[in-house]
Amino acid sequence: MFDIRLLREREPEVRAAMKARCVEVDVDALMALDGKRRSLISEVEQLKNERNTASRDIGIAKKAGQDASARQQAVRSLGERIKALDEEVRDVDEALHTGLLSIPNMPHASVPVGQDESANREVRSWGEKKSFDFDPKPHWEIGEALGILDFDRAARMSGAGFPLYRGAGARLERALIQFMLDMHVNEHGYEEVSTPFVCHSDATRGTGQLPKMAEDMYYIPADDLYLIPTAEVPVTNIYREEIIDEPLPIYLTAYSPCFRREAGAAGKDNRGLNRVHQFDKVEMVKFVEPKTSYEELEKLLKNAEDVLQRLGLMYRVLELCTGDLSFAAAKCYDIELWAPGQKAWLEVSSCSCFEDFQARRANIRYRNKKGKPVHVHTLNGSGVALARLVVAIIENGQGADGSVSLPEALWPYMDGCKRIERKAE
RNA sequence: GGAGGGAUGGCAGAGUGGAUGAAUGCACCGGUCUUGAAAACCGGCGAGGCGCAAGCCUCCAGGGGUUCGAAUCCCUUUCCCUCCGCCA
Repeated sequence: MFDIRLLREREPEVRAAMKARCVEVDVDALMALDGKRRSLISEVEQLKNERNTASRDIGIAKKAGQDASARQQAVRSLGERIKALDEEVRDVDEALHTGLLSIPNMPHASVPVGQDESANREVRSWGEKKSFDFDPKPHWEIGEALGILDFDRAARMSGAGFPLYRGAGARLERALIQFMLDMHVNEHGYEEVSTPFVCHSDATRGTGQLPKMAEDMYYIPADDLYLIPTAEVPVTNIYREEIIDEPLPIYLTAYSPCFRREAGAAGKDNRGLNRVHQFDKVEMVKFVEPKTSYEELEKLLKNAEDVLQRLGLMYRVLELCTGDLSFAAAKCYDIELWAPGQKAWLEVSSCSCFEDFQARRANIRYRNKKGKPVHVHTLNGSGVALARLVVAIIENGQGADGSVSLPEALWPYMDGCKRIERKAE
């Protein structure tokens, strides 16, 4: 959540930041609400103070056996005024809160300014585009021919965008999850968690998906539950409404399926596994002290890159510009894999620092050296997202005969299988 | 799903209409003592908001009500526990 104090104390900066993000924010209206809220509170608190004092006196008088009915009568009308004012405060509070919830985070000073993805800055790339002595095919052709992907049958039961993996395809999915979790736990120092895959709206608001992304989530009205669009939601909300008493930083990693309606994205880059309503992902989440959050972001990014390097897949790292930054992020790197069969880059990871934006919404704090409760900084990154990772493995590993060679790092996770080939007829 | 019982500070646990975040114990922090530690003793110790400040206001699971006044009485929601039923 946006901090109202930023607005009070650094109004010009806030206006500039929102302009850089290409977001319209009615700063004047919010400032007016803030002022009104404060003056109402002063007024009602003074009345409450009067009532408390009067009630105390009545109690003392009654104990002494005196009649206090006249004074009780007088205080009653005070109570009515308080009630009316309290309601007014609540209304203003709610309006202010709603307004603040809809303001995106302030971008970090290092974030390049720009309107859209064309202004994103390439930070580095790793590996080389693989060359083929034949015309490489897209994964949906290879996968269907191998019998490891079955889009038609999946669509019959669930509609388009829900993949069905079979045989070595299903095994590859499971192997990748295990491989990535093992790396993060054994080499990168994360604790593995396994979470609920549905969350209440308040949890979803905590990480910033609600209210803005409501249309992009699957919702179960009977139980007021959302299917998680990313493990970021349940994992970050583990410490919701808490003052964390464990030492920071805390590193958590989790596997989860992710559900996304992708409303408005129909027909766009959505062939095969490129953009699906359900995919698997291994996520990394950090809770850190504010002063360390940007070092932690770089480490997080490296952890995600490690996965891709181990798999020998060519990728590039982009630093998102102000206009392309997601709602809650202050800074964000995307990692894109090269998919030679489509001659396209596919986003498989997004590593973000939220500073205290999510922590403020979800009310996650720790005690600083002076013992005062302070909001933590939260970060998260995909480490990494499946479906598209599978796309890159298939398209990069394809041979002229339609088989797919697997990266060596996966062999132990595939029972020694090094290559997926057409089943003997 | 049915019946009953609960929810108080970091934890345990008093408090059932009248000053006050709220007895007590544990934990924690500071001090005395000690070569050092422990023990003992002394002191401190919840969160949020408004205010330049002094200070004031709010919070005893959430919401609503009764009252001059609610942790305490009433209604309601959520969660937990016990028993019964069902079940991977």
